[in-house]
Amino acid sequence: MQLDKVYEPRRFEPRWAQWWVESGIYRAEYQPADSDKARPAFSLVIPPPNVTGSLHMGHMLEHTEIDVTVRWHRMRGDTTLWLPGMDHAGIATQMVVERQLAEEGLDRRAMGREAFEARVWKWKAESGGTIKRQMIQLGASCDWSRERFTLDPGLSRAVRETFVSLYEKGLVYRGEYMVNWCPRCRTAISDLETIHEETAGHLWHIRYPVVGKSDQYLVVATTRPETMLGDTAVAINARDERYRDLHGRMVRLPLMDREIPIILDDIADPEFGTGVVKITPAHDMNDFEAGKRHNLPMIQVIDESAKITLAGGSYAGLDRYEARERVVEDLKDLGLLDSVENYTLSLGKCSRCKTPIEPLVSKQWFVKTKPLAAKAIQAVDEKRIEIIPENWVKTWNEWMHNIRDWCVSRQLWWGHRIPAWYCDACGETIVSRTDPDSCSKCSGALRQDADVLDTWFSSGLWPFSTLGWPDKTDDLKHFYPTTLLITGFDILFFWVARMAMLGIEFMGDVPFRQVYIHGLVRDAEKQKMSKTKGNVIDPLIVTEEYGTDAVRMALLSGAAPGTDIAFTTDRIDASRAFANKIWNAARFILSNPDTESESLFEDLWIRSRFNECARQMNEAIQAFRYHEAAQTIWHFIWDDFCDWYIELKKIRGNWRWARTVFVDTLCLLHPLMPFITEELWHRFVEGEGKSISLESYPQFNLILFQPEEEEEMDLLQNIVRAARNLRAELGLDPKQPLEGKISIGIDAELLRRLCGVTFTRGDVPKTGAVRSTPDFDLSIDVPTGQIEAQRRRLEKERDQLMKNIANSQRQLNDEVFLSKAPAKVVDSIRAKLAEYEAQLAKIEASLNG
RNA sequence: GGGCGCGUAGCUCAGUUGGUUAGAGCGCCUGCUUCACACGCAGGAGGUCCGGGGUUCGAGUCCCUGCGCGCCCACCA
Repeated sequence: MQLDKVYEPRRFEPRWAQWWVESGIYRAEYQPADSDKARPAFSLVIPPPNVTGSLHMGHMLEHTEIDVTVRWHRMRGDTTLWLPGMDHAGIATQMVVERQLAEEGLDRRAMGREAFEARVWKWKAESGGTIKRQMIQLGASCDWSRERFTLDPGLSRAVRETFVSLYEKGLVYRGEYMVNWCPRCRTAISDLETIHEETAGHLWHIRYPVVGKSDQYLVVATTRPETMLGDTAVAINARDERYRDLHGRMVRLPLMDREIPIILDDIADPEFGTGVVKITPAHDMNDFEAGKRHNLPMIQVIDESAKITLAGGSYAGLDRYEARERVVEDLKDLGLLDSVENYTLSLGKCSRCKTPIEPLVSKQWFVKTKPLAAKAIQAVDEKRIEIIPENWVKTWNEWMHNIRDWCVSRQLWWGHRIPAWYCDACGETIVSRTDPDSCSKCSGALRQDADVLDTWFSSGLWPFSTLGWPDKTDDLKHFYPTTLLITGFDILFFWVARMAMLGIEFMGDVPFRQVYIHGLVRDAEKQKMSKTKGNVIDPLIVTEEYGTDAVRMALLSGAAPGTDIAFTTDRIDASRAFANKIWNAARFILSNPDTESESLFEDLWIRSRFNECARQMNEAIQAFRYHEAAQTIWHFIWDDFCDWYIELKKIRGNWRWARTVFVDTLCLLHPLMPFITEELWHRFVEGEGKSISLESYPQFNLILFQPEEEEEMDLLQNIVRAARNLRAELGLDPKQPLEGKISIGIDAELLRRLCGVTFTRGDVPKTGAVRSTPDFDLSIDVPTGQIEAQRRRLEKERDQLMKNIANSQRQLNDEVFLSKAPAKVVDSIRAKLAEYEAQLAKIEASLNG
């Protein structure tokens, strides 16, 4: 079949993408562990993308790195499982659907829980396939027969089992604590879901009159004056001399006309502001703690929608920010506003909707994390979980050691309903694996907890819930612990940490042996890609334009561990050119007859180079050094194979060898560029239903190493380069045949074909167009008028050599160096010096001649 | 307030345990429509490895410090 001159990925990629899925060749089939045919297992679960989302460049990088590794393992003969799936993504998905409803003028509360859930499922059915289609298109070689969704019945059972079991162990509890409340989402969120942003604000200084001491005030500073409505104390530091006489007194809370105590507490920092702090136990995390220490009453003055409650007196019903203005106005009128200064504060916001968090006390479910974290810390310490790059271990430990209990209940409707029931009659709480009919204590009617679990609770079970847990399945036996996890640092705590804790707790073993943390894909200006900045690159669009392989290669070539990737179209251009290069190499090889003859030195040479390339590829992929793998194969194909080997084959046939090496090279490249390699492989290899992805991956083989041929090729290349360089320098017509002399014996015909100079062996003239190297001298016959450029070049070279010689001599005269440096280094300098001197002599002879 | 990372050619970045002439891609310059490929071929220019100090026979690489930039964590009113 005739191949096009330019590689058109669109003509081939969709077909292979589809076939890889339909043929089911990536299904992980294992033999019983005790059978002769049992192979080592390699398993990896996908970081499940949001079911209603679509792929972005970060996914593509992640999936490419995973796919390279997975394909490599598969080709090495491991029983390989890449388990795909999606996450229901509680808040994110619910928000999307709520927004849709809003556009239709609907509200979830009005339509009711069941109808709303049905609506989300409908949306999931519509959009849920997007990611899967995209992944398939990008060549992800996962096992779709094992695809999972966090809300599947099986996974829901795992969630319930985990929750109940944690409850029974006392690791899950319900209680009234201060939580991060998002007034817009109307739900509690975890610490991790709040982001802190530097925000311009004010520090209001307010006078609190001291009871029984007319005209004396305590001035408190606050960034949130509206919370004073709920103040139940002011605090001063016991060491603070200024307020010593006020110990035990009361102040009158302005606006509310309430007497509150002056307490002594370290919460007040004498160095900060006036050294006096107002205490609002119901609306500040610190104050909440202080309130508990001093048994202060807790007055909730802000409600779940961030409006002032009835307890806020005349301010009731106002939004918290309206209330703030009013409070400040009123204080001003009363002459109780001491001063206002500008102040930037770190304001906690909801990571989803950016609404400022309202700390509220509410009844929520928590996971007691300290005991779980301890085991996870230990696992990393003992390298049962290996985190790569290693510097993330520090971050891991830092977070794990300071972990706080995890608020897992969410006031949402989309998610796993908390398996807890309350009996209104007797107050009993029942947490159960199965839905109870009535109260086990008083047979009263039960009411299930209205809340759902944090999305990350179910994701935290992913490595084993997807394999069938809590049942004892064969999949679990074969694939747990999973071998590797490849993910981004942004979900290290959200997800990786939770999996580690829950995996160890419930499986008794780590969920993964290695975690590779990949970098971030940034835009050409190194900015983070984000929808709000509008600099996101849609993988589907670029792959459509350049081909999936080219984009994969572009990503991989920048994927050095521990670094982010600046994604530029230049890089993809280069990768596309690379794909085209391979395509044309294949085209050319195929256009030549598949004849065999005696193997020549270049055949042995290319095998030797290939062998070295294979060694490096294996090492690089093993170590997650994807950029190195990309560079290695790139260099081998373009420079060694195309520029030298094919050029030599043009001169003297034996295309059988070329075919063999090329097909093996396709195997080497396949994990990185699956489409073009699959397509081309089928042009060389017979067999319906076969796939290059099931071939074995080339390994280093000492037998193929050919030092002599490598040396000979080195010499040939140097001669050819020297001659070409000379021609270019002399400004000669590249096509003009030339004559020359060379000091060593070498295949003259080969040289003539490669550089257009017919060399005869013999004495090389000292002057004229001469090139000298330690290994050979050569000259080209040219009219004397054309060698001025050559002379300037020689002078430059001479200067460089003299500098090198001086350097080497200085070192060799240095006794300390001689005594301390390894003999290897000293010898190499001696050898170099000899070379420099010999060359210098030649050059000077030319110049003086 | 803690922690992590970055600063190497015009641009984007490699550089594994310190070893002697620091690499790649893109861009740039010169010459080639050579019968696989102009998404190509050949040749070339371009770097005081952010500044300063130190360890060492030897530092882009290790240590300290300064400057610039980025990120993460944290309940400082």
